[in-house]
Amino acid sequence: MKIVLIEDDLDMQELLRDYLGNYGFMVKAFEKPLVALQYLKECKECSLVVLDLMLPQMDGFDVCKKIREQSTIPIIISSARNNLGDKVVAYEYGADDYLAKPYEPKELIMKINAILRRVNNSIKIKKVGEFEIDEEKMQISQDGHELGLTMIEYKIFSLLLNEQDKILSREVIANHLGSEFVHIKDRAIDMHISNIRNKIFDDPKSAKYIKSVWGIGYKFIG
Amino acid sequence: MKIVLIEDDLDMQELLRDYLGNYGFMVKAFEKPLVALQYLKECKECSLVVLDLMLPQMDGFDVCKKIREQSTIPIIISSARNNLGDKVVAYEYGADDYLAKPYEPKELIMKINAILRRVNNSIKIKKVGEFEIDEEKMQISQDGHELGLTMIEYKIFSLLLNEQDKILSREVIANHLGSEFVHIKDRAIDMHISNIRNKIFDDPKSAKYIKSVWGIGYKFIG
DNA sequence: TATATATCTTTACAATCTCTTTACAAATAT
DNA sequence: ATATTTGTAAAGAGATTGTAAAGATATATA
Repeated sequence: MKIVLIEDDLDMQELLRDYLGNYGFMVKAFEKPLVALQYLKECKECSLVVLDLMLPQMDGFDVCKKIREQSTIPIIISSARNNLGDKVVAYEYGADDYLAKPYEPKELIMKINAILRRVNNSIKIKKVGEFEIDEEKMQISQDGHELGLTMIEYKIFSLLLNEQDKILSREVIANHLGSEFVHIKDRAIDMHISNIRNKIFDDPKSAKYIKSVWGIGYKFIG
Repeated sequence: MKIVLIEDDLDMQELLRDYLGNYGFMVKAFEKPLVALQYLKECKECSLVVLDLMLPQMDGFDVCKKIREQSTIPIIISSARNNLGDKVVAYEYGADDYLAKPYEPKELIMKINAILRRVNNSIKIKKVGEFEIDEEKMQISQDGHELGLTMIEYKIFSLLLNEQDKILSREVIANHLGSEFVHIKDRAIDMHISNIRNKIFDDPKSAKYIKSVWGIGYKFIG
C-alpha cells in the first residue's frame, strides 16, 4: 500500500515516514508540491495522499484542487491551521479528511485505514438495490442471478448503476464506452437499453429500473 | 439522502436534526440504540449513521460493532470523549470518522459529504419552502413527492423558485429557456404555468405558490 | 479456411410524449 | 362599457422513443 506524503517540514516528514512504515505502508515523500503532482500523474499504484497545507511554491489548497482534477485518490489534509474556514475549503476542494496539528501519528494511521477500508470495499462488489456489480468478472447479477450481459451492455448498465438517479445523456453514455464508440448513433444506444431491459425484465412503459428521460437520455432509479 | 442519528441528548438531537435538515438530509433520530439497530436492519435507503458514544442500554462501541456486523453503512462517531484510546477503539470497530464534542455542526456536514462522496456520489439539493430542487436529477419535489415535470416545466419552475418573490416577465422566462425558445409566444408560457399549477395543486384564483402579476408575468410566493 | 454463432449497428415505422397554437370564457383595468 | 389580459381545454404540430428486422462486424468452432 503506497502513500504519497507532501510535507515540507523535514522532521515531520521523517517522523511520519517512519511511523507509516511501521504499519506496513510504503511512503513516497515530497517536499515540493509540483514534483509530487507530476509523480501522482504517473503513479498507478498510489493509494492515498497525505497533504500538508503550508508548502513552498504553491498553496496547499491549490495542490488539493489540482490532485482532484486529475484523480479521485483519497486525500487527507494535515495542517497546523485549525479553524473551521480552512476545513470548509479543504473539504470543498475534495479532501477526504482533515487532521489539525499537532496530532498523534496513530490517529493518522486510523484515518488512513478507515478511508482505505471504504475505498477497497467499493472495488470488490458493489451492490445497488437488487443488483450486484462484479467489476473483476465484469458481470452484473440481479437477486443473485447472473444477467449474461454483453460487453457493451455491461458497460452501459454498470454506468447507470454507479450513477444511480443521475440522468445520463446518450452522448455521455457513448463517451463512457471508449473513444472507439463515440461515433455510434443514439439509436444504437436505445437498442442496447432495450436489450438490457429485456434481460432485467423491465418495461419501459412502467420502468422499475431504467427510466427514459424524454429529450435527454436514461437513468437508473435508485 | 437519509441519515440515522443515534443520540440520547435530546437538545443535541434536535440541533443536529435541524442542521442536517437544512442541508437536505432526511434525519431519523433515535434515543435508544436497540431500537436504532432494529430500524437499521430493515432500512434499505439509509446512507449513514451518526452515533453518540454515551448511550443508555448499551455501550456506544458495542453499537458500532453490531452495526458493522450487519452492514457496511458509514458510521461517524460523535462523542464527548476526546482521547486517543477511544478513537483507536472506534476505528477498530469499523467507524469511518470520529468527531469530538463540542464541534461545529458544519464540520459534521463536511465529514458526511466527504464520506458520501466516496461511497456514492453526494447530492446537491436546494430547498425553497416545501419544494426541493435536485439539479443533478433535474427534479423538483413537493413535500418529498416528486412532481414529474417536463423539461420546460422544470426550467420554468426552478427559475421561479430560485428567484422567489421576484416578478418574472414572460420574456425573461422565455430567455431563460435558452436561445431556441425565445420565439415562443406568451400563451405557450401561460400554458406551461397552468400545467405546473396542476401538478403542485395550485389554484390561480387563490394562488398559494405561483401568483399571476397582471400585465407583467408571474412570481413564486416565498 | 470456411462456417456457424454471437454481437453490434442501422433502418424504419408505429406509438408516445411534449410543446405550441387556437379559441373562447373569465377576470381585470381604464 | 370596452379593451386588454389571463386560464385552460382541445387540437395540431413536431420531436423522441421502442423495437422488430435486416445488415454488418467480430468471434468461435469445425
